[in-house]
Amino acid sequence: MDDVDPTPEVLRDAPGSADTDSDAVEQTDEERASIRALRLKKISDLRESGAEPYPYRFDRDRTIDDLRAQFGALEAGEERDVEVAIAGRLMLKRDQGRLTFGQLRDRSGEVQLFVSAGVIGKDRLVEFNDLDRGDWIGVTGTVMVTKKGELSVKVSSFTLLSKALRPLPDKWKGLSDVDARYRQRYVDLTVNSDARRVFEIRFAAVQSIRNELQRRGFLEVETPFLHLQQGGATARPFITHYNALNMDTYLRIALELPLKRLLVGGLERVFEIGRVFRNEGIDTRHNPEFTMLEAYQAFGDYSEMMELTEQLVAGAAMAATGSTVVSSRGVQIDLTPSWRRVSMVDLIGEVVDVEMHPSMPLQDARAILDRLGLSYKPTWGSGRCTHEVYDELVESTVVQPTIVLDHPRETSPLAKPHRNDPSLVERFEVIVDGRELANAYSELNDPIEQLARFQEEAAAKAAGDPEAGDVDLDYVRALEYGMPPAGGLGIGIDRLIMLLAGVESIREVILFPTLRPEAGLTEAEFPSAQV
RNA sequence: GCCUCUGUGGCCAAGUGGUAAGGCAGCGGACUUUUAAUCCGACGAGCGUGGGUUCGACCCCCACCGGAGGCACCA
Repeated sequence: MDDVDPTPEVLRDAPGSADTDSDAVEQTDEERASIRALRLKKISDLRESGAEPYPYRFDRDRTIDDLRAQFGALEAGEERDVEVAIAGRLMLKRDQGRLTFGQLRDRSGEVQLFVSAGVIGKDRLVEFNDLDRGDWIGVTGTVMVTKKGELSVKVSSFTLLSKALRPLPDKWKGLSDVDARYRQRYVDLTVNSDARRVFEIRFAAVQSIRNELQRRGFLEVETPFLHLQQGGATARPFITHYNALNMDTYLRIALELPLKRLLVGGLERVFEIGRVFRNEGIDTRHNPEFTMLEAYQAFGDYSEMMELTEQLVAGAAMAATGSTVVSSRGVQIDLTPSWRRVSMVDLIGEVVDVEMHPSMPLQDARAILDRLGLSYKPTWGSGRCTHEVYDELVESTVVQPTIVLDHPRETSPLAKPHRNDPSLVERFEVIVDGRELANAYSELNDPIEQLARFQEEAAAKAAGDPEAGDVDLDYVRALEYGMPPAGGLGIGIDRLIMLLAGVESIREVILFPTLRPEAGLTEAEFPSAQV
């Protein structure tokens, strides 16, 4: 101990601090205080000394990634007399006495801080050691590499940018409680690199899709979340109330109808990547709010959409993971175009070995379901029965990306009838790893037919089907002005990201998944008085 | 809605009828090239909540709350 006694004022007269053998060392109040109380005290001490624990800004001059790019080639022991200013969260501290190492992280990466009493003085070193893991700080210093070869910033000054009142989770084990991870995503993102990785994949994939569509001349648009009619998909909506107009509105369940109005308006190629809401259950594949891509291209039909889907998905995979081969549940999946294309009836024949077709007599279709051990409802026609076989026995067996085309007309109310077979529609779904990834049609643009289908839906809704939609007369009116022939495509972005990131739960790809209210979080947990 | 699993100090985690291990973080101390730093020391929870059984419950029972998975429902 030379010039400075680092013992805080309150500890100076601590009883028993000299004799550790015989009598039990009595703890001072400060030593016993909670982490929160200690940190509150640090805040008030800082303010008393004229420092601000929550200052307004810090001018950094580069990110940590920039720093590594510029100086990563230095050899062990080298130093550069270049002053840098970086900022981030202090993730680790290793106190060596007259030298402390820190780990500073910003969004781009992490770098070691070399904080030496010989550089900043003993008093400042003590202050640095008073920082807590989790604090945000800005530092300036020069660049060096330790003799173990670790690129470091030799700190010449540091500033607290934001004091953390709560401690970070275990520095090695991190945060594994899934409930806490979803509720406190800010902590999850701070300590779990896997969580950050998933969202980096998400951002890259969405960006890739957006860029590719824009490159192809699609306009990105935004359409209303609040809908006056339920439509565009079969799903139960959320209902909310708009006070000013004193009426209930629906949160959108699909993007389809507004976007196709834009085709009527001549925008030709439009897309939207946006949130939709479905008032349904939560499980590993469903969140009540999720993100859809829908894209519509005039003058094409569903065959254009096949190529587009392949390019969007493969491009997203490449952008997000660097490869078009992904691994899901231990299986390698090759998303490289072109994908297999097979009609639904052919695929059924292949997998289940039965001849089935929506145009077959109903009693024959029922006989097949009976033989396969599948049940059916009296209202189902042959098309629905065919689809049931596909759903129950075929879809889950398809692993590699497959375009399953030409669905039964009966189960596809929004698609255009097949040009060669009136019992089918021009529709395809992309199946990957046993799950639906995309859905596309040649879009129905016949206003007479559209009105009839709306009326059927409205009748079903009136009969108690909460998923059936309303008659959207304005949409029919739009079609009566003429909608160009078009192909349309929908991709569930969340499920695409699940595939690319190799995660099994949709909650892993949504920053703030829907959860029940947290019990027990009350203001009692936020005392601001010390002690 | 049903079934199974699950909830232990800030984080991780053992204990599963006999009165709460351990690790990390935090606190005190040592240490100027560490990197999950190390070493020494002292401290911190009555086990999601509420009931019940028992001489005694974190451990058994019931209900409730939260979470996970599955089924059903749904696409």
